Amino acid sequence: MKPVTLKQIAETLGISITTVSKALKDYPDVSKKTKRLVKELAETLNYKPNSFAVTLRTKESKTIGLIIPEVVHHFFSNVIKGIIAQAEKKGYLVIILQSNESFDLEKQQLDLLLSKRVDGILISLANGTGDFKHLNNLMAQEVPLVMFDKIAKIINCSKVIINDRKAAYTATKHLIDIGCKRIAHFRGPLLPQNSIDRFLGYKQALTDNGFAYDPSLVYICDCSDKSFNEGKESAKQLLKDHTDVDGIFINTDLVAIGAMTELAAQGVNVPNDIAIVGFSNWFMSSVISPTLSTIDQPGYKMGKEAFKLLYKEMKKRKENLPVEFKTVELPTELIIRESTKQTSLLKT
Amino acid sequence: MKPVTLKQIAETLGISITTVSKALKDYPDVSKKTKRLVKELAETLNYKPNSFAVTLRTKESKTIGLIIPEVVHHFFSNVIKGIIAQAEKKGYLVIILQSNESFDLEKQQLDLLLSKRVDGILISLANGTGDFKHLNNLMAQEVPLVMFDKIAKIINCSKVIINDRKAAYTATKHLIDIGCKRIAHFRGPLLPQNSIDRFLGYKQALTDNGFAYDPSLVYICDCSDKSFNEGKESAKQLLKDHTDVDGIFINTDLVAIGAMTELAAQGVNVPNDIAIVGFSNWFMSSVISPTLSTIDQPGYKMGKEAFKLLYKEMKKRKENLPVEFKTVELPTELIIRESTKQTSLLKT
DNA sequence: CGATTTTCCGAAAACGTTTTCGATTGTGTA
DNA sequence: TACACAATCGAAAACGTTTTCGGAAAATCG
Repeated sequence: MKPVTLKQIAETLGISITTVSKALKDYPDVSKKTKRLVKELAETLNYKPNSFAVTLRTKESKTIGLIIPEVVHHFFSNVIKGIIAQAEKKGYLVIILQSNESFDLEKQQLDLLLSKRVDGILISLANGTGDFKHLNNLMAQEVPLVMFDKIAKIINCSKVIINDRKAAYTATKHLIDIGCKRIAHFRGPLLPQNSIDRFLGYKQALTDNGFAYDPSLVYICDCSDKSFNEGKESAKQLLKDHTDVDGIFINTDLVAIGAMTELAAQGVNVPNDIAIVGFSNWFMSSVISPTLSTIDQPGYKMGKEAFKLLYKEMKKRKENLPVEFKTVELPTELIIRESTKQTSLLKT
Repeated sequence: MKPVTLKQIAETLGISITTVSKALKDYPDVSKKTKRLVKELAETLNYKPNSFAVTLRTKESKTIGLIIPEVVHHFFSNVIKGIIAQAEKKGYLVIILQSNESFDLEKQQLDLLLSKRVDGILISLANGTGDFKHLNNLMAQEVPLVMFDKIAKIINCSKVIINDRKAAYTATKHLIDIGCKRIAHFRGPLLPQNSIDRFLGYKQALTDNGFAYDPSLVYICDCSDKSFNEGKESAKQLLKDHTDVDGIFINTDLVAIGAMTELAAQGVNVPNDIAIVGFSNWFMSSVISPTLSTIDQPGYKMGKEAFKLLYKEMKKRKENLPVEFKTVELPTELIIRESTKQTSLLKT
């Protein structure tokens, strides 16, 4: 039951391996007749070239690696889908590794991919990733690399991102526009740039519109598996700390949903008492009650775009052309739903 | 910037390639001293064996393929997570392909994996998969294969499943137990065994408990991307067709949530007017209002189990031992939430 | 000291391709 | 007839490993 090889075809046809190989790839220096013969036999024997031998020879594995913090995640699974779809179109396969937001795992997995000799790497950084030696290492080895969503600005490579700061600004501004006077923020962990940027956007929207920034209104959530519970906890704490908050911009939909659950439990009405805007536009945000206003983050498109960038880079490298790094910024969109549609008229 | 090879190490150390190779793998017939020398140099040079050369030689790619109908899916993404976690533990990488529920894509992707010479294949069938020639083909080539969740009973290979029929029975019985007298069913598409089994479980629970099975109470949903809307549509139709339905067992949580949305819009109270049980225990089922009773389907565990089975089979095949196929059935659990907790007392 | 064993090393084949380059045949032309 | 030229093929090297097998050197023993 061994797979059939060029050699076998060559022997049964009484010709050389070389000719068989060339016939299959339509080289001009083999006659029509032998081509036909070879192709027919290959077909009936169901010949498939041994991809490892091919790779060994050609140095192209037609495989890329993807390191992602978390697979079970509405946004990231959309990114994955986009990547696989685009990769398949170009004849590439993708190996997926999950870093679980762990820096150590991330480094280890990068090593793994390197030793598997993938043609390129797509990565979204773990929250825990603080230094970037491993990435610089990659760049030094000239491995095509593109980062998406959770990136390191410091690394010089192609990236695809959204403008977290601007999006957060828009979200916060929306709360201001509907009349909120005291707006809290549940932010993400300290490390990834995204949390920082969203926080900065929040802050700037405040100051740009004549509100004082009040650190006591900012709560930190890990945004891990337990996001939902963190949202509940933070909401609980917020209600203890403050009585005058009437709007919250929350780092992630899942946390927002946790918060809304707690608010509902305590008899606080969303949006009339407190209006809420989340971030990411998870599907469930459109089906809970009240439906959640949020920022739509185009995961599928981001995946596609990331692969496209990587593909271009791989091509350039193959042809030994100079590669220039590009950062593409995908547009986001504010989705207004019930959690910011106050049934009472706008407050003055 | 070419990767370093055994040859280079051998040359700079003035010894043979053979010895270097053996030193790195701790063969007994190389001296402590040379081993140390080689290992040190390999370390500083950051030597990584060329995995394609290794595979070509050893016939082991340490890579498996995974074909899954849909990546953006709570259950399936949990399965994926389970698979990669377990695979990584055993030193295997996994290539993920998405069939998009399409039979043709599924066949094509199977071919792709075969030509990539993966060591084994994990698959959950597309809804569109009607005949199984492609799978029989695999079996004939003795490629280790295990199917999970959406399987073909006819194919003789290892499987990991849940007992859809039993679970559906439990769900329906629960509706009966809380006093529902006329129970509808929103079933999945006609093809995958799961929908059929869930339907059969529903039917049997009915007849076992003295209810007549009424085909007009069964609605079909595709359970595709648009599941949510299908749920809404089916609910709308149901309300038109029947006025006496007081319970629905629904093939999937997402459809159930769509249905609940429509019911709420029409002023039908869940659970008091109509009680609902879903299937799968998507995360969002626990955060919507009312929270949805459902059957918990252990995705992560299923992924782990599937890989374990595959691993065993790959091992046996490698050692040329006979492989026996196993079907492991994972337990499910009925999760009772608000959608079946009637605030009025049990009906008589 | 010779014989035997142990220790250490390397040559070479093999895995299945791709590709270069030269060889052979046949055809047409001067 | 001699020559150029096109058409068709194949030998061989190379990609980077692993592993078998035999040989040389060193150590042990009688």
